[in-house]
Amino acid sequence: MTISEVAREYDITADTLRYYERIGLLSPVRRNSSGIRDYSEADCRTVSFVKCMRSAGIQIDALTQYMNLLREGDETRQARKRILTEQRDMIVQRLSEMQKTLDILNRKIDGYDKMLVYEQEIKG
Amino acid sequence: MTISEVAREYDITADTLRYYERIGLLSPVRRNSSGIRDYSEADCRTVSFVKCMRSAGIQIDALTQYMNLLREGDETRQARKRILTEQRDMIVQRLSEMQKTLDILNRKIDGYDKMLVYEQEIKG
DNA sequence: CTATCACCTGCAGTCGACTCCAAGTCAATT
DNA sequence: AATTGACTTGGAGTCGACTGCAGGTGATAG
Repeated sequence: MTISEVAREYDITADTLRYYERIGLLSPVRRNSSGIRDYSEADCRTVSFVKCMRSAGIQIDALTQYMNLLREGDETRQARKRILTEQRDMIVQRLSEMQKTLDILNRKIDGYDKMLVYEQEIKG
Repeated sequence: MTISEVAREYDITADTLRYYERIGLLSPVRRNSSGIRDYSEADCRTVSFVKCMRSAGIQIDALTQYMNLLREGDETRQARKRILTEQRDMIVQRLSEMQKTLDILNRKIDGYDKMLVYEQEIKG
């Protein structure tokens, strides 16, 4: 797959894909004879994973560390698991903060609804 | 309340509180005779609201717009409600993305657990 | 054979959200 | 009277994460 195909498929710009590769978040992608990137299935799975993690706000730095460990092989399993666990815990934490914010927003919106209905009533 | 008291209370730096005021997210705070900020109860409630919204990732820009409308008075209720509703919807969306990411992370972590247990077994 | 188009590189610029600093003021302590 | 410490301002710097060039290459279409 070319970079633009991957970009379209995963809704990431080609610039961002190149950027990810440059900073070592994605491994160097195989090139064809004229130097053009040719993404493998495995590359695509990594892109998809990275996109998913980034969409949840996981930092590039943490993902890069994880990817580096993956490349280093089996003896880094514990370390990798620790990174994932830390990130998972952060997500759980942020989910609960967001849930709290959501509740407050919903209450405020309800309040506006009531005010606006009342406004209509005294007008009509 | 002084800026440092508010900072301590809400776990925001004084720099950030001044920054918020400078960009118009917080209204200008009353000063004492020597020009030092004296936060009212209402100021603190606003700080607390802003902190809560920011912790859920709501953009400063949206919050500033909301605060500006609040200052403009009652005839902006509809507009304010619209902003809150938009932000609420974004949070709902991001909650579901994060939940998806969380599921994937949990599955991966489970996988690591099993691998690591198996490793122990063949070693022992 | 030249023009178009998608790709390439290196690097600078942008954006959101702070964060830090220098230099100054003021009230309270030593 | 001098020092300390918390505050003030304006403005510059940082950080994470892209994003946007300029200038070049290489395959394909007209």
